Amino acid sequence: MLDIQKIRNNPEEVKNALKKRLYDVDFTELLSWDKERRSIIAESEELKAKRNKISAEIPALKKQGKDISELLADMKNVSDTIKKMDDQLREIEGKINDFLAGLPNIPADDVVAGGKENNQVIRVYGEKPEFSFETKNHVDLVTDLGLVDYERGAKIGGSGFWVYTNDGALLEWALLNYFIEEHIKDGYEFLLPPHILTYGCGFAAGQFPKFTDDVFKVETSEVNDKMQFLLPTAETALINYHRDEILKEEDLPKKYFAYTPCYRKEAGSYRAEERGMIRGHQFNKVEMFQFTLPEHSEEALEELIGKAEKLVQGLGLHHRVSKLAAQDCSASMGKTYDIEVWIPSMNDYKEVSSCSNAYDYQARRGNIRFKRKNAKKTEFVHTLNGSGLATSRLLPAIVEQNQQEDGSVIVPEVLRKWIGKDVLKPVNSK
RNA sequence: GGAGAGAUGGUCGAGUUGGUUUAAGGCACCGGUCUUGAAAACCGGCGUAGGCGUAAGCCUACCGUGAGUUCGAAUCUCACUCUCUCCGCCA
Repeated sequence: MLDIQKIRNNPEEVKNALKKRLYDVDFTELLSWDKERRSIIAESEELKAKRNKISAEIPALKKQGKDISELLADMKNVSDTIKKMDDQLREIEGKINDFLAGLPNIPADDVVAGGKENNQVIRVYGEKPEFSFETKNHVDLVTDLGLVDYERGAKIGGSGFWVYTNDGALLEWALLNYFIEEHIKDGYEFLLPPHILTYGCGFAAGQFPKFTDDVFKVETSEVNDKMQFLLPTAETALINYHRDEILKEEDLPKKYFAYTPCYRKEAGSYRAEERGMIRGHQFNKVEMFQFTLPEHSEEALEELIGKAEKLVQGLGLHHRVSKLAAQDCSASMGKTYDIEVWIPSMNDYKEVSSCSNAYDYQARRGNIRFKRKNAKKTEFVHTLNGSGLATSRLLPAIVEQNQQEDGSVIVPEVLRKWIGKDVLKPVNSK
């Protein structure tokens, strides 16, 4: 949510900033509603003050035995007028809120305009591995190694699901353990939130009302604002952890991480080249989240992306880090870095982490504030989130980048203590 | 699923025959006096949001949420949400 006062005072500035997202917006209607809203408030509050004053005098008049029937009839009219004005006010505030709720965040100054094509690669780690033999893609590798069962996954969950089996399950779980261990070391608090969330969580995160069709709804209520859904990312839960709270300055920053599966419909996004685990309806992710003071959110974003990079580096995977162009950032975010790992068979890099600064955009939607010591006013916190990391593309990257001529795969060293093996060998012969 | 109890400002808690309670009071917290320092004591401050105003300030709303009755609602009516206790069922 953007600040209505900022739009009121600098409409052109906000308009221009949003153009970076290729988003052309007209504030004339909004500003006229805003003006009307304030005039209604002024008028209705004046009447309310009158009502309060006279209502307080009525007991005394009654005691004196005066005839107040005319006064009461008069006040009845005043009350009716107030009611009408408050209805008008509610309607216009509804329009204002709907308009504001539909606007995306303002991109940071150093974020370039345009879409994906303008993303800038800012760091590259390692090199594309060279193979002197015929390589396999990850679907064949994990099948041959007995790590994943796609057919039975589809049988029991439908298209877009798979089952991690044996060493595959251990490998998946080892990744999660590795991430958890690192975040604990860095002093982040570990949370395991519910996987089913209320509509309000989706709104505060900035995913609703626009993207209600992208999540799996749970059949609890037909009413939209009571709707519950399976979380598409733990971010949706974590942003709401402190919803409607006023935090103390000295408690910030708050640093959390959570493990949850992520459930996404991904309707219509299936592409033939994205076979295997690249895009499923359910994947595992550890999510980092911070609530910070406004003046510290820039450095917090660097901390998050630094932590995520360190995790990928620990696995020894070739990857690159990009700063996203305005249009490629999700609506709530003002600045986003992506980490993509190299998937040899696809000849492409695939996202394993996305770290973003929402500035005060989500905090406004979730009403998450803080108060400085000795300050009168509250301020909105800044919120940041980052995957640390999502596993579904790591496993393909690991098996493809670490494959050997005999079809075996070398286990990254940091994971070995949980798997008990240095090398995974084919178990299924074709 | 059944029965009962409850929801008031950071916390505890008064207020429920509707109108001098404009949400009392205690605790916690902050500032000050006193003290070598601390404690105690005393004094003062101490919710959120919105509107008007250059400002001091004035006004309005909020007692779980939403509607209703009334000149006037924390207080009365209805619906809903959540929490707690007990019973039943269940992986």
